[in-house]
This record gives sequence, structure tokens and C-alpha cells, in this order.
Amino acid sequence: MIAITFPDASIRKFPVGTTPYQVAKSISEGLARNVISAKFNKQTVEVATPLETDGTLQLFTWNDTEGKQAFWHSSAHLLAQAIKDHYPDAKLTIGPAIENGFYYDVDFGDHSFTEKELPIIEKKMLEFAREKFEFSMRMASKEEALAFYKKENNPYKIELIENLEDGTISFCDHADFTDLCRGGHLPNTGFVKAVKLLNIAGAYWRGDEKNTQLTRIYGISFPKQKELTEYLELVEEAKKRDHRKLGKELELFTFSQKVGQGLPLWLPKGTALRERLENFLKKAQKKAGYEQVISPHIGNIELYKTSGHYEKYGEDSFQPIETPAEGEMFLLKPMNCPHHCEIYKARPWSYRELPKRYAEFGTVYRYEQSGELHGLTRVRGFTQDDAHIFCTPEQLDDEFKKVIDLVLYVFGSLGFEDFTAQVSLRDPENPTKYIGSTKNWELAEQAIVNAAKEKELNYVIEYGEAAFYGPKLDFMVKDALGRKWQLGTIQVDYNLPERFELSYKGSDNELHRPIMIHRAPFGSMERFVAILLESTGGNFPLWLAPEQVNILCVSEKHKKYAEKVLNILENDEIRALLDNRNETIGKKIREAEMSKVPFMVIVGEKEASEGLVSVRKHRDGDQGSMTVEAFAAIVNAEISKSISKFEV
RNA sequence: GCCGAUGUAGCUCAGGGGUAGAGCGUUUCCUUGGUAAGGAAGAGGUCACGAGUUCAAAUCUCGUCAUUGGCUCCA
Repeated sequence: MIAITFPDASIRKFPVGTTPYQVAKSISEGLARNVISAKFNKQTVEVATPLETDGTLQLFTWNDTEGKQAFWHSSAHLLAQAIKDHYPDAKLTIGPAIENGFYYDVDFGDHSFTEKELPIIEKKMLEFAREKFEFSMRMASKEEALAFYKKENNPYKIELIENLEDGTISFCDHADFTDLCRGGHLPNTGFVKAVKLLNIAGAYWRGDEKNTQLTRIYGISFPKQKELTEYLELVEEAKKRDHRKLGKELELFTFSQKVGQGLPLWLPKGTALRERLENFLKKAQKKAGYEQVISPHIGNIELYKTSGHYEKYGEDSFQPIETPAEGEMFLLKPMNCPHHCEIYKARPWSYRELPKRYAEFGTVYRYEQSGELHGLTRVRGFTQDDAHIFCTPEQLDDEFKKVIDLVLYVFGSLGFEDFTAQVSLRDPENPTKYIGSTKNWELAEQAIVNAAKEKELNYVIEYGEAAFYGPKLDFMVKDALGRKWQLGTIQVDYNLPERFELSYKGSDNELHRPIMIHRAPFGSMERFVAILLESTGGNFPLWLAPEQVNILCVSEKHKKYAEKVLNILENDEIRALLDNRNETIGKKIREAEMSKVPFMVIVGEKEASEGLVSVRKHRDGDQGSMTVEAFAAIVNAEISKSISKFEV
């Protein structure tokens, strides 16, 4: 007998060779029907794997992340089977489960696989699924495995196997299909009842652009048709929140082929929105001891040679601007830090005067690869809500924490709750990538981790994600389609102060190097507005909305009274717009609802004679009538509720 | 930059080797209204751009530009 420990710490005895499936069956028939995969002593096992020793067992169903992973991983096997069935010469590479679904990377050789073929493969997958082929694992020697793929003429699998240790290599078989595999499958293909192949894309073998480009087929599968339908509806809903679509509908920004790709044009409403965000942050920053500075959009190439950026990014940047005078070269500013270093250098500093905090909404230009441009989230010209803090080593910890407070305040005022903090440290395997002494790096990394802990951030540590000049703390959010973007960032930099030979006089009357902190709570105005659009679906917090109130006249006869109402609201600093077009009230309401204006006030015969307004709230409907003053008070109360004061 | 897709009216989209289509918007007129679309008439397009094939190209082919799904990259 073997003793099996369950997640609730209970222990039961089973005969040697009992499978997880049999264990599930001993618990309940329902669990046995639904058990998808299992972990035994924290190792993924098949539900049909006989258990030979004592150990802890976890059983997973579709409702567990691990269960979904096994489900989708098995679906990738089905996909591969269908591809091989249709294209016997296709060379399979890897096919993992991902957060939502799975993919398989395939080398189709000379054949150019297109989206039109997806339904054919999809249909084949479902046919195979219905056969309820059992998945079964078997161990193979390295020699055996290599021989198999040599016969298949598949260099990718051979490369994978060559990097594996003999004795750890296993295959998974179902029907007449075999794939190199570590394990973690459904009992059989019959669990897969619904499949959708979503799209195809190019992907480099092993993620290296020097390698062959393979065809990646993305798909998702479910145990019920209904769940697939719901998933697809969810994706459709998410697409409605796409900032590119909302930006057009709400007339916030646009792009022009003539101006150039990745160079956004801000329309009046978008500009007003952006200015409101800027003023909001400026106010908080002023309170936190920042000083605004302004620097030019270009800088002498020597500036970037000093900073080291030219050496690192020169060839991948917008190329230098050459002037009529010989030998003069300017670069479009790709970041603000070198300029701010020169501002710091404008005069000598005493330790008593630090920290200096220079803030600038600095517009920068970066030559991003054309294929990487994406709406407002990845552009070639954008404005950072940048600031650089120059401080003494003793001040670093405290300053870092203050910046975190500011970022949390900004996110809080905008209702951003769904974010994670990412601590980016050096890649331990590639230490030469970084500039600066090991000692300084260690100090800075420690400072960041401490701050993240103390501020109780929900953080993850990513090794190898640090900037070349220092470690950083980034605030990550997801867009409507689940793609991750970096918004706020805080970076410690020991490098630029060194390169620019920055100094301050210490209490010992000696010159010392300050430490520099780069930080941007929004990240960039462009990306922030994009993410804000997607997270709110265009229903901005009241204090940010381009128009807060639309005044709708029942008929043109009430224009005069409406203008009086407009006047009162404007005097109360409420952004209101008068709609006195020759349209029915129903139509005006409909359009105001669709343009997501938070409040509508309706004025007609009744209101004019009683001196009231009839209030309607976006998405909530009729709120009854009240005096204009009472309405203004409601609006102002809601504004001050959503935007708290920044406390230092 | 790479692999794939897309580009038709201001917007959303249909069509497709032989005179360019719809809805919304816009303009004018009628209508003066009560909580999500009042009615009528009109204007509006070198079908992204450039070449080629053809008697004939918006349609087929190639190239360019832009958008887009990914990959790579991201100071």
C-alpha cells in the first residue's frame, strides 16, 4: 500500500500502482469524470500514471489553471496531429499551452500557410477529438528519439533532443501521432468538444530573429461549445474597448500618413484630456517638492555621446540632423535625462540643498521598428511625464518610497487597481550587458526590493529585465486584449551621474557623486491615455471627462433658458456643452449617451417656467429635476470624491 | 526589421474585368418635440499610391506607403 496525502492534509492508503484517475474515482464519480491532470509530489503526471510510492497528490479539473494548461497542451497535440495529417511534410517544432489557449510553431517549408486553411485544420482536430484517442506517455532513449526525428527529417526536434539528457526524454502518443513531450495531458482527446483556431503569425525558431521564421498557429479549445461561444463574445466585447476605436469615436487623437507612422496627432478633446492629466500631476508634484524645467527637443550629439546613449542606440535611432555649418550634429531627443543632468550641472550644490527634483513633460522621439508600432501604446514621438531626482546615497531609500507613494496616488485617483509591480534586476548570466560597478548595482537592487516590500506592492522579480544603466521598478497593466504594458516606472541610476561628472559638496567639505532616480508615474501621456481609455471603456472619471454635462433643449424655444443654465455651470467650472440643434430630444439623448457624456440636463417648457433642470445620468437614466445650483453641487461633490488630495 | 492579413464616401462596411453601393454623418427644406434614432430632398469617391497585363483594371500581377495579428526589439 502507498499513503497519498491530499491538499487538505488528509492521508489515505491505496494499493501500489493506483492511478490518479482511480483515486479520483474513489472520491466521487463526478470528479473521476472531470479530472484532467494531476501533480504527484509536485511533478506533473498523467491521470493514468500508476503511483508507486507515498506522496502528495493534487487532482485538477477544467476549473484549475493546471487543468486548463493540460487541456490546452493536449489540444496543441491535436493541432499537430491535424497538421501532419493534412501536410505530411510539415515540420513540427514546439507547441505549448499559453495563458488563453495554445499554439504550435510549424515549418511548412515552401508552402505558405494562410488563414483560409484554418477551418480545414479545425475541422480535422474536432474529428480526431471525437475519436477519444488516449494519450499515453513513454520513455525513450536519446538515441531512439534522435533516430525517430532523423527519419522524420526534423532538425528542430533533433536540436531540442540534443539539449536534453538521456533518460529524461519522453514521447506522448495518441492514435498514430507521436510527439516529443514532457507530459501533462488529458486522459483522451474526447474531452475537447470545441476548438477555434484564432490566427496565424510568424515566429522565429527559439525566439531569435537570426533563425528561420516559422508559422505559429494560435488556437483555443473548451470542454463545451457554449464556453467557446462565450469566450469569443468576451473577445468581441474587449475589442469594443480598444483605444484605437474609442480614440476615433471620441475624437481624441488621429494619425496621418503624411505626418508619418507612429506620430500621433492630438485632437482638441484629446489635448484637453491630456492637459487635465498633466495639471493633475503637476499639482501633486509641486506638493512633493518637484520643480518644473523645460529642455529643447534636440541636443548636440556630444550630449548623447557623454550619456552613452549614442553608443548604445545611435544606429537604431532617428539619424542625426546635420546643419549647414560643418561638423555640427544634433539628435532628436530620445530621453530627457541627459538634459536634466546638464540642468543640475548649471551650478554647484551642497548636500543641504538635495534632493533636487526636476520635472518635465518632455516629448521624445524614438525610432521604433515599424512592425512594433501600435495605436498610442507604442509610438515614435511621445511625451514622458518625466522627472529626475538627484539625491545623496542616504536619501535614496526615502526618495524611492516617496516616488512609489506618488505613483500609487496617481493610479488611485484614476481608479487603476489592476496592476502589478515588476522589479527588473540584472541578468545573472550576462553581467557584461550593464554599465556601472557591481557594488552600486547591488545597493540599488536592494533599495528597490526593500521599497517594494515596505509599500506592500504586489510585485514580481524579473531577472534580466533591468535597463543597461540600472535596475527599475515598473508598474504593469493589461490592455483590453490582455497584452501587458508598462506604465509608471522608477529607475535608479548610478551611471549618468558618473558620466556627467555630477557632484555635490558633502558635510565633510568633499565633493560626492549624487544618485539619480528616473521616474514617470504615467510612463508616457500617450500610453497612459490609451490604457485609461481601455480600462474605462471611454467612461472617464468625471473630473477627466472631455465634457461633463450636455445641456439638451427640448426645442429651440428654450434656447435662452438653456444658455442661462450653461452660464451657471460654466461659472462653477463645470465643462458643459449646449445642444440646441433642431433635433428631437430623444435623438439628442441617444447621441449624448453614445458619446459617453457623464451628465445630461434636459431643459424645456416645464424647467424654464420652474427654474429647474431635469437631470439624466449616463447609463443610469433619469434622476429627476432640481435647481441648477443643486445639480452643480452634485457634480462638484462627485468630482472631489474621485480625486483626493495628494498628502505628502 | 521579419511572417501573415487588410486598405472602397467623414465613419462602419458590402461589392467586384465593362457607368461605384448601403447605413450613419453632413447640407437644405419641413417639423418644434419630454428621457436612446421625426420626415423629405441633395451633395459627397481617380475604390491608398505607382507601374504592368488587357480592347477595357477599383477588381488580376508586381512594387511603394499606411493599418493590423504575431515574432524580434523597447533608452
